[in-house]
Amino acid sequence: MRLATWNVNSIRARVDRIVDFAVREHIDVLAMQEIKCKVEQFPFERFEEAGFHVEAHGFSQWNGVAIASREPVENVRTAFPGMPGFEKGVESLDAPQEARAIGATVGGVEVWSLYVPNGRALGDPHYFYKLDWLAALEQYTRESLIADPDLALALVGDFNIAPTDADNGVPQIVQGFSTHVSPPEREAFAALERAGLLDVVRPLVPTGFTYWDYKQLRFPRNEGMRIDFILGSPAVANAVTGAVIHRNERKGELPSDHVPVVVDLDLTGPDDDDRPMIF
DNA sequence: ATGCCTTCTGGGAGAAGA
Repeated sequence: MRLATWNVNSIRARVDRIVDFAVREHIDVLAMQEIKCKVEQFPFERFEEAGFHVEAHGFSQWNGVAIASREPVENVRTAFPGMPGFEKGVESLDAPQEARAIGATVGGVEVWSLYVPNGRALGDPHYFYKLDWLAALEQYTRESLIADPDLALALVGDFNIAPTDADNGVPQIVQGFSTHVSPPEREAFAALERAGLLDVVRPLVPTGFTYWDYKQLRFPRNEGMRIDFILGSPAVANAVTGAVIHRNERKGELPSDHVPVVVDLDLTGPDDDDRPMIF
């Protein structure tokens, strides 16, 4: 299975580019974030013409997530247990949940397309919402893997965290002043790893960014950030045979400000062949 | 410590993004 994640920054603005990529690169499962539309506005037919089924979740022009898959998916969910809500600038227990998560099982893998809240500014209500959202995600992950350590679980998407200094190439984003690099955000990411998830791309693609801001010549200067990840449980990590960050997708006409991240999974079993042991 | 771009919107200045 070739699994990809891509913050597309509006599905309607660049559906041709996205479908072309999925076909050209033989993607089997494409998790998308920031589709920026309601479900009824999603261009399903463009994906179906190319041989994909799509499950989409979106309420408005903000956020929105989807999973396109060549094979039908099962057990579609539009939130993970305990996922906090946010409305009108405040987080609260009874605020409606935003469209930031969609999960489905495909090819034996439980895949979640995730758009982690941005945080906006240190100390902003959105920043605490981000941390609470990540804590709930960690709890769901930990409990899922305690219940079934062999579960093939993949959390993929835009995590809006640069886990290490090497993942931040923007001079103006500095610890102490900026979201995405603060110790509590990095700790939240580390907690996901302690819960049993591995970044399955970094060992194969040790350097490189996944996002460059549109303005200030960020891309020509290569002042980007690595904030889009594919995190896998051991069952997923043990199946990884390759990974690519498609930097070229930031070029050309009407690019998203993020690029696709892709992994190849050989899910036929641990001792069916002599594939390299990466993890 | 931000918004030089880009997206969205009963509609056009404002909100959001990282």
